[in-house]
Amino acid sequence: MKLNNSFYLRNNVTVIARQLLGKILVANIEDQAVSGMIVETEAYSEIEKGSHAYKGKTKRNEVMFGLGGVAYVYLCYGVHEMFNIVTNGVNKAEAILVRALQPMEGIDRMMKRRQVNSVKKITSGPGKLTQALGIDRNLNGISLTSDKVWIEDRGIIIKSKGIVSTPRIGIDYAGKDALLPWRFFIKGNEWVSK
DNA sequence: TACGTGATCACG
DNA sequence: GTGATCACGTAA
Repeated sequence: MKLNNSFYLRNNVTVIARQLLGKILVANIEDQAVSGMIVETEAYSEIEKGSHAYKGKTKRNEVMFGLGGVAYVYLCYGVHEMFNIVTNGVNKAEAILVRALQPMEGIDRMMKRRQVNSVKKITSGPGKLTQALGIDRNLNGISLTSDKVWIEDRGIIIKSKGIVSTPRIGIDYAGKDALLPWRFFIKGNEWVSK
């Protein structure tokens, strides 16, 4: 079943980032739903330097400062769309970057969008999965209870022992906050980014 | 290991 | 207005 706002509005971004593992991200952008199981996430909060929200509200990050339960989508390195899930209440700027999925429905469609012939390459990274799902900045701020993008609980349980946490990727500029173990992934899953 | 790519932000 | 920087992916 589709997760509702009470899941996203809680005040603990790292707990939510762990709980998202094993949930199903579904996108229905061009009249065909495609989906994948979330296997890798990263938590970001305004209290640490790794986050876009650290220096306060700007045009780009303003949805992080709004109510949780919406998407934060931005362009990275001029090329890649990044999909994040905003959590917590108004003016508690937190978000979770979805870094990798295990493909479920619509694999043909996702391979076509990605223009690759290996299923391993379609959603095994944050820029890849948005391309596979058809997600871009037009969806910035969209509700995750909408009929375009949402997250489902299909009863898959990931035990605490099956979760690995490490420092986050690509945020060396954050100084000691780059060491926070706020990246989470399903141990041994083949689609975790490298 | 290098670099494309363009929005964004902190300057002025 | 301008320039440095960037929550990546790919080829090499």
